[in-house]
Amino acid sequence: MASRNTVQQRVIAQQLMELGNHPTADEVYRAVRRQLPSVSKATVYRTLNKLVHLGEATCVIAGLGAERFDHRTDEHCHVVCMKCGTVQDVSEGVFNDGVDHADAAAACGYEIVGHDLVFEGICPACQRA
Amino acid sequence: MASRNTVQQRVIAQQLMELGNHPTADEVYRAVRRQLPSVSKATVYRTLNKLVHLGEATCVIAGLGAERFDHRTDEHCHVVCMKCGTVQDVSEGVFNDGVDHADAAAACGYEIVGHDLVFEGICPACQRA
DNA sequence: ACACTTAATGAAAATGATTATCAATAAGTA
DNA sequence: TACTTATTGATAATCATTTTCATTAAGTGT
Repeated sequence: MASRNTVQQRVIAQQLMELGNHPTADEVYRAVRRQLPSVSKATVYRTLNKLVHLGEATCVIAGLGAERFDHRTDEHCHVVCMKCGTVQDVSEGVFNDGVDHADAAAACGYEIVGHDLVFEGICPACQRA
Repeated sequence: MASRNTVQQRVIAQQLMELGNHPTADEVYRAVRRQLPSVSKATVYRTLNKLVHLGEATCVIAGLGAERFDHRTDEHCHVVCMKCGTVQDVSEGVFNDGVDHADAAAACGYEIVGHDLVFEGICPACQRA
């Protein structure tokens, strides 16, 4: 009985999917609470981390405020707004060309398991304000 | 009298330089305390953030544990060890070729001010353990 | 359907990193 | 030397995340 299928985990995974836009754990928590009013924030953290470990989600390296989670697991890069911290996908695949794990491994001696390319910028909304 | 030249700020900037390897605020604090035993951790944070604002240092987007600071301000990328969190430079410039701010801006609508390319891996020491 | 084992949960406390507060100190100026 | 106020040190506050632990309920066998 290694693992159990619980309502909480199903709703959390589903909300991460539906929210789409790189929510923080707290944003997921608030969304889940609409369906499961008594859910605990600890459960949200536990489940989000579990999904990442299972490879069914990723966490976005953003460096501004709370950690953000991503339901996408394919390779793509992000833009972070330096003012409000929101994160968006940058879908165009071109940016990850030229990133070679073997080259990087040779250059630093680490065993490379992945990489993240994140742009820093100001989002349209914050440009106005 | 916009700004003052204090011993604390000089020693903190100097230690960030000397430590070299992307120290956390706490690591800088411990180094500075050897010369200035009564320095406050708040002062270390304040000064480190000031240096970043002035463009005399940068903070590395690492996503594992505490924030890390970098005395280098030129464009270069990093490797983070997923086990111990240490950060190293990946000096070879090739990895940042193909990263085009204008392309990214067009793709997402943000005003792009910079980018970070960070590899995730396992450092030599952790590979053995 | 019923009982049993234990993974998963909820609530709250604990931890860790960073920031805010505020009285005391000291850098730069007159 | 006196004065103004930026900066400091100490501490409390904040925020995100993890741990703890008693309680609940999922999956299993009967």
